[in-house]
Amino acid sequence: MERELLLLGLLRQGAMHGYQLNDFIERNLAFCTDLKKSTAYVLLDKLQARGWVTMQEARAGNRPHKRVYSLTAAGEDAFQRLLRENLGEFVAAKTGSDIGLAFIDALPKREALRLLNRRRAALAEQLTEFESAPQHQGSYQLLIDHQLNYLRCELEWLSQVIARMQSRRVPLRRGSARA
Amino acid sequence: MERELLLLGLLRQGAMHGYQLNDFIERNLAFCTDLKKSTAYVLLDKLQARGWVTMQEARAGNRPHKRVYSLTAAGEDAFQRLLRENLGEFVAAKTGSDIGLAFIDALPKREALRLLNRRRAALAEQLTEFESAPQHQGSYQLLIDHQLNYLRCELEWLSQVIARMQSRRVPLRRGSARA
DNA sequence: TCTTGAATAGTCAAAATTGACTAAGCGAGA
DNA sequence: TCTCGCTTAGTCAATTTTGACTATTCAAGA
Repeated sequence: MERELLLLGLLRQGAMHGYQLNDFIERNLAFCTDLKKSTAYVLLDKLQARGWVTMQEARAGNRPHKRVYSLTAAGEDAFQRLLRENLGEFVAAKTGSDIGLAFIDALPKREALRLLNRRRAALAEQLTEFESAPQHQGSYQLLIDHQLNYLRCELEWLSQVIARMQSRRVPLRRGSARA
Repeated sequence: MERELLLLGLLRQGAMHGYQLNDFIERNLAFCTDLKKSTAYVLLDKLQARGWVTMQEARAGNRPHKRVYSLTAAGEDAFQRLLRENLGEFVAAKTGSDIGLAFIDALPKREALRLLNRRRAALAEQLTEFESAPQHQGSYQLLIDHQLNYLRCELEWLSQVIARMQSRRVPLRRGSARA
């Protein structure tokens, strides 16, 4: 799911062929996803089958097949849906679960804020639940302490992001702020 | 790898049958691993094949097969090795990568400290690398900011854990601290 | 001109993982 | 005693993921 979102989000910024996609991910996003080349191709096939991307074989010079993928209108819809899903939930410590943050500019500020608030609520609930869980006997203390620390840090960070976003003037599209 | 460590670590505390293992994980460790029942059985088979655990069908009452797994000496060796590997490295934000923390008491304090220090060094290096990476253009700022926050929180937590562990008297086995 | 290595673009068999399914024993209440 | 639901214990076909492999083009240096 996060992987679909990632591919759609990248293609959204312009058509790309497989190599470019994979190369970009490897260079810039390896820290937050473990999507592999071969997995990416499988996913791209699946996205095509769903009509979310189209592919055409481009023959530049006399190179062999070079597959250029681009987002369809349906793909854009799917992207919008997946992005909202992703931003509105919180999944603890799973590689790739934060991919949505990369594409948050795709949303109107008001909605982004609403989703981040929902995410924060989900996170806060997980934290509360975890804090009030019966202390697992003896062992696992360090693990639990670690998880608590992680959840708390996430919560604080998210709160800061929300605050920052709220206090900043809405950047108006094509136009300067009125005085 | 973390999953093998998890199963070995659990069996180390006593022989268990499959259901108990899965139930325990689901109840107490779901927050830090996504090991599923069916995966666990496959893994248990593999651990058996390697001679790390043995299984015997116990027939309590006239229940059908109930497979009780227990750790072998080779399994204990493997556990010790895997635990050291796990504790001595840092893998960013991957479910289950912290499992070793649950079993840290299996190590002598001195060695636990050495490994945690190595882990901290690895983490610090990742952070430095990340901080000094060329600022990815424009987008992804939030994602990067998030990762930075995460790495910094981890580093601070780990440092605290190490400090705490260092300052505490070594709990002597069977005996009280000398005055 | 020949060679070598990097960039480009995938393919595929094998391995790992999952969700959905089966099935038996057992205790308690109707 | 019947049956209903919980506990116990897995199995397996289908899906997903991976690592290793293949190929072509092009630029630059020998």
